[in-house]
Amino acid sequence: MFRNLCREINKIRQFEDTVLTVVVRHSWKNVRNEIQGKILDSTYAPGDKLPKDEDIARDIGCARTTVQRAMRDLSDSGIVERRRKGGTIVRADPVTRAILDIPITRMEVEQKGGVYGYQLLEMSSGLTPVPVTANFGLGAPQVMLRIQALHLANQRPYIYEDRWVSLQTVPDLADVDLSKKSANEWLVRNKPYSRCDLRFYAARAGDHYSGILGTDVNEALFVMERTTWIHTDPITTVKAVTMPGYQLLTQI
Amino acid sequence: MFRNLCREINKIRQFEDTVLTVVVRHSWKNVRNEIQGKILDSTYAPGDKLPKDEDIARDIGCARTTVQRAMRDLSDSGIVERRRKGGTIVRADPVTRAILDIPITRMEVEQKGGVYGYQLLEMSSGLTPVPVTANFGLGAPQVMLRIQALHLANQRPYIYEDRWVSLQTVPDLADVDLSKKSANEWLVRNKPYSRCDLRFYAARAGDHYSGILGTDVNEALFVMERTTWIHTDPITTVKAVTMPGYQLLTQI
DNA sequence: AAAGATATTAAGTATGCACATAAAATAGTC
DNA sequence: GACTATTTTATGTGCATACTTAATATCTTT
Repeated sequence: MFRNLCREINKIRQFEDTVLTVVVRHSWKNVRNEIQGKILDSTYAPGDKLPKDEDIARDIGCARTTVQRAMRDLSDSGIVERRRKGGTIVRADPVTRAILDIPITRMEVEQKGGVYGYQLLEMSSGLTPVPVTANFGLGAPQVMLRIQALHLANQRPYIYEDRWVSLQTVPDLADVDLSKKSANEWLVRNKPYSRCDLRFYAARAGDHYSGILGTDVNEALFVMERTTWIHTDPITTVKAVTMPGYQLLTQI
Repeated sequence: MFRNLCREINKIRQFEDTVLTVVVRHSWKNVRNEIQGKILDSTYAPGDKLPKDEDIARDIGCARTTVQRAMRDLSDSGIVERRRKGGTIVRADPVTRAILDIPITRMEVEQKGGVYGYQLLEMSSGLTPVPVTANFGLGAPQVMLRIQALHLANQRPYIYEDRWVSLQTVPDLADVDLSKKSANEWLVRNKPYSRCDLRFYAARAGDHYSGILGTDVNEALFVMERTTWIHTDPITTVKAVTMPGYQLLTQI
């Protein structure tokens, strides 16, 4: 008869909490939602100046710290802009700000329920060509390791990657067997970066990519380029050419 | 002789501050850099558990709040993962997390030093086709306003946009003259959204887009789709088809 | 051993307070 | 008037403290 009592008590606690939150407590999330609501319903329009934190805090009846926390969240989202002494204004030229999470390709395939495969196509060493040198922002070409490989999903090509790695920055990679495991994976697990540039565009498959991926020559392919550094030392730059139909989505 | 004295004093203050910051004060940014440094130099490897905030605070000699602030920053960047009672661990499956800012097209063109132009191609009203209905996650097609327009940079096509707007959610748009100014601009300034989905992919120009943009039929074009809601009400969905060579970059 | 209740723990939040900082406004000087 | 110095001010930060929350670990009960 008294089973699940604890669970019931917890439910009651949660209920009390909700009531308390509504009536008494002021969480920064509530404050943020309240302010955001006033922006959404045009009480404050783009370009408008919001009252200063202190006043908002007094109106609501919470600490200024709490308003500050809410405001920082809105500021991080690109909804408002804050400047010392200048106050807080609703962004006049709103941007669509999105957070993109690009996972390791293997994880991406497996998360979709596919079987992941990896195939090393070619490994060589040589001077970086102009686009690669430019990606790194280097003054002159350097000798780097070039790795061309194919990621497979359910035995079919998924992403072709063309990578250059600086063995000067990452000497350990020379000892890794890259015929089984992707350099992507090793690097991302063993060499955290401090800076990362991303670049997205579309490219016609052409003779080269169509041959590798087995697509029509005129197919349009989505390409992601990623370049990473540790401090100012170049780590790697990859051009990832995806299969037709590939889409990059933002997390909701 | 005593000109710029204030400026000099400020320099001295700044110097003192630097010294103080190094010797005494512990800003959360310093704490974050210190921890991040230990992750970058593999003192803590992916999957490792970090000491609890309290201990780190004691070791460094700062308040726990400061460590908390630093940790939240690392957590926001996707470098560590934090769980109540579970502690802080270095992300085992690191993702490349990037922040994308997509500005209003006019701003983008002008920022590049180009002359912006806008051309309304067609306006009509009708039931949303399947892909549009799906983008909004609606159960059934709705009557919405369709706007096809061209953004120009230096008198040449830059982006072709095919937009559907729910006049039910945004009735005011009916009163706006869309022949001069883009719906994009009006909406973004007057109708903030509470949710936004983004989708990027590549598409072959084909007969339709090549005709509008004046490109080769086999050209690969970069496409951005954006759908916005206010709470659960659909606002608009746009397919923005860009000119060949268009690239989307992350802010550094 | 399995299920459920309880305790413990580490992160998360709220607050008051003092002070730092950068930017704007004002005052001062030549 | 143009430049510079000073003051003002709204946001930003650091700290101590107390409390909340969600997750895990441990203990009980059957």
